[in-house]
Amino acid sequence: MTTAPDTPTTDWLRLDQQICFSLNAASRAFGGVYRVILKDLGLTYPQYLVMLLLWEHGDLPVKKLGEHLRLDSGTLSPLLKRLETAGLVRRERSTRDERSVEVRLTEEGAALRDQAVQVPRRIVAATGFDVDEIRQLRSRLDELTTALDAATAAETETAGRRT
Amino acid sequence: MTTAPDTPTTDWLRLDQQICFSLNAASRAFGGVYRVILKDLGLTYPQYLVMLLLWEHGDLPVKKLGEHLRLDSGTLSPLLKRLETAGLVRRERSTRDERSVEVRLTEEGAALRDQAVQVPRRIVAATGFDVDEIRQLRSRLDELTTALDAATAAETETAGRRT
DNA sequence: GGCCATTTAGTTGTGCGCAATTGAATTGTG
DNA sequence: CACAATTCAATTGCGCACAACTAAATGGCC
Repeated sequence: MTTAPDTPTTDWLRLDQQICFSLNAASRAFGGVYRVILKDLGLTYPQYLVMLLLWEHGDLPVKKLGEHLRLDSGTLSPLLKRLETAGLVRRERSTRDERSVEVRLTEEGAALRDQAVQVPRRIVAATGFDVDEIRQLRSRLDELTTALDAATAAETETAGRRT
Repeated sequence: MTTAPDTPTTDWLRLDQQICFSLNAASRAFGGVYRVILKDLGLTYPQYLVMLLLWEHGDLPVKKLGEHLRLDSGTLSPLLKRLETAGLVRRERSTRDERSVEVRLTEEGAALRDQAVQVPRRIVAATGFDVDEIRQLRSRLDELTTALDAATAAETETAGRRT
C-alpha cells in the first residue's frame, strides 16, 4: 500500500474510500433493523424518535421537537399528523402563544412506552458492539457532525458572497 | 456519573445515548456539505455516487450499480432517468441480455469528471479529520453495517417464522 | 397606537429509500 | 420443445428530508 506523493485523482474518487458512503450505508443498515423491530409498535424510526422525546420530556411544542431532532416543520408537520391519526398524539395551539403548537401524548401514546423499553437493548445487541465501543463511536460521530455543520455554514456563506 | 446496577429504562430510552441518532445526524450533516459542494455540478449526492462508479468502471448495467450502492431499481430507475434528462448518461437495453439495461456516460457526463476531482478533497477538509482518522472511522462503520445487515436478516427470518 | 421584523407552523414541490407488484426475458428441467 | 422458476428493470405507493414559500401571531421601535 504505497501512497505515492503524486496520488492520482482516481484514488480520491474511489467510492470505497469515501467516508460518507460508509456512513450512509451504516445509517441505512440501521434503518433496516429499526424497521423490523419497530414494526410491532407501528412506528417508523423518525416517529419513534419523536415518541422518545415526548416520553422523556412530556408535552413539547413543534419547535422544540425540531431543535432536538434537527428537523423543520416541513418534515415534522406531516409526521405529527400521522402520529395524530394513529391516536398516539394530539396537537393543540398554545393559548399563551398562538403561533406555537403543543404536541401532547394521548393515553395510548403514553402506554406505548411499555412496548418500547426493550427496543434499545435489541438494537445494541444487533450492532454486536459493547456499550463502550458505542459510546466512543458516538462521540466521534458527534465531533464529525459539529465540524460538518460549521463547514456547511462557511461554504454557504462564501457561496452567498459569490452571488 | 454513577451507572447504577439497576439502571432504569429511562436511561435506555434517552435520545442522546442512541448511536443511531448520532449516525443519522452525521449522515444528514454530510448531506448538507455535499449539497453545497455538488450544487455547481448540478448533482445530488446519490447521483454523484452513480457518476463516481461510471467514471471508475465505465459502462455498467443497472444491476451492478445497485450492488455497489446497495440500492434497488425502485430507487435507481427514476434517478437514472433524471441523469439521462440532464444529458450525463444514456440507457440502452443490452443486446445479449434484453432484460438488462446498460448505463453509459455521454461525452458531457465523462467531461464532468474534471469538475468532480476536487470534491473529495473539499469534503475531507470539511470533516476536520485527517486521513488516518477517517480510515479508522470508516472501517468501524463498515463493521457496524455488516453486523446490522446480519441482524436484520436474522430478525426478518424469525419474524417470518412467527407468521 | 401603528408599523415592521421576527417567530412559528403549515404547504408545496423535488428527490431519495424501500416494499410490493408487474412484465418481459432468460434459464433450468422434464 | 414446453413449462415453471428465476432474473432484471420499471412502476406504484408511502414516508422522510429539505428548500422555498405562505400565513398568522408576536415583539420591538418610533
